[in-house]
Amino acid sequence: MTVASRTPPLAAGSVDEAEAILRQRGLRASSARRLVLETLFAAGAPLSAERVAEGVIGRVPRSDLASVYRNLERLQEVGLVRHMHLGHGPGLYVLAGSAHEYVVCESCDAMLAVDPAQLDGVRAAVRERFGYLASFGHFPIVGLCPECARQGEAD
Amino acid sequence: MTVASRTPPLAAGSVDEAEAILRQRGLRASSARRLVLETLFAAGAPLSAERVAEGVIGRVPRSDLASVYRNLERLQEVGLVRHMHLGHGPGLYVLAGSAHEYVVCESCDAMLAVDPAQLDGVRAAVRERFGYLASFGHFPIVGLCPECARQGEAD
DNA sequence: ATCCCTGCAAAATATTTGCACTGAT
DNA sequence: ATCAGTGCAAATATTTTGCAGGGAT
Repeated sequence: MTVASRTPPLAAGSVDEAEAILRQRGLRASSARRLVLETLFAAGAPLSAERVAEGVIGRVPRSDLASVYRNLERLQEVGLVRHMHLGHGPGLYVLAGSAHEYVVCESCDAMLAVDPAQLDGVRAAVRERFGYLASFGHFPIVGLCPECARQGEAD
Repeated sequence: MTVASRTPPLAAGSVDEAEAILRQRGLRASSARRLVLETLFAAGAPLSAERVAEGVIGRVPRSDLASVYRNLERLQEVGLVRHMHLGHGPGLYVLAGSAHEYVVCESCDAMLAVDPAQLDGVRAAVRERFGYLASFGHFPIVGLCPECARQGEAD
């Protein structure tokens, strides 16, 4: 349980669809839970628990952080949500429907959210050498972006 | 400053060598600092700040955690030390002389500490597609190890 | 009516900072 | 003598847990 979650991703197309899935599992569709889902759907990008608690822009009722964490945890167990670490700072949560993987620059923090297919070549190289089936959705690929690499050559 | 350190690595072969480098930069070779270096040299593997504070086995004087963090920070600025995140939990610190990069299994946590050269093929694949010069010393490559992947096939 | 989930408070974990004193140079 | 570094305490950041009451089923 140290590195990532092992729950298979479960892509939901809407908040209602997500709630139907929750009910199927005997979980409840509470308003706090719905707010978390609405915020994640509205953002469409990784958010910290703190930002999730702030809710959708224009939405007033900032929800309790502890409940947000508990909900994010449940949603991860179900497979509707996953989280990642793109650098230091708080973990970031996204809907599991977002299959993006990440490449970030260690110098300027430039970040690429790429389609999994674009990393198939990289995955093949990892698989060939180590037999591992790699994914870069939890920890990104870290490196120097082309611009920073060029600057680094001037040493 | 979000992802990793930009300080070029500076490999020292011994505590004395490391201290000579520190003095060259006007930094001091205090006993607390020496204990940090001795512990990292003795371990030869990534350690949490907590474990560094406990010191070399058999060594009694457990040092102050705040000072350990401050020393690890200074040593990173100089380039003698770097840190990484192999999963959740505290950051892990190693001597910069250890060039190992990491591949970990997200299911069983099996970890491979590999020689940078072994990842050149992977790096080439990243470079070809994105132009990034990747390294896996700060965040590991995460994936399913061969055994866990085989089990996963049975679905 | 059941019991999952909530909000609030407090704890736990990881790391950083302030401050007066000490020790390396 | 100077000033970087120390130990201790307190603050900060992130996440987790306990508990009593409330809402979804």
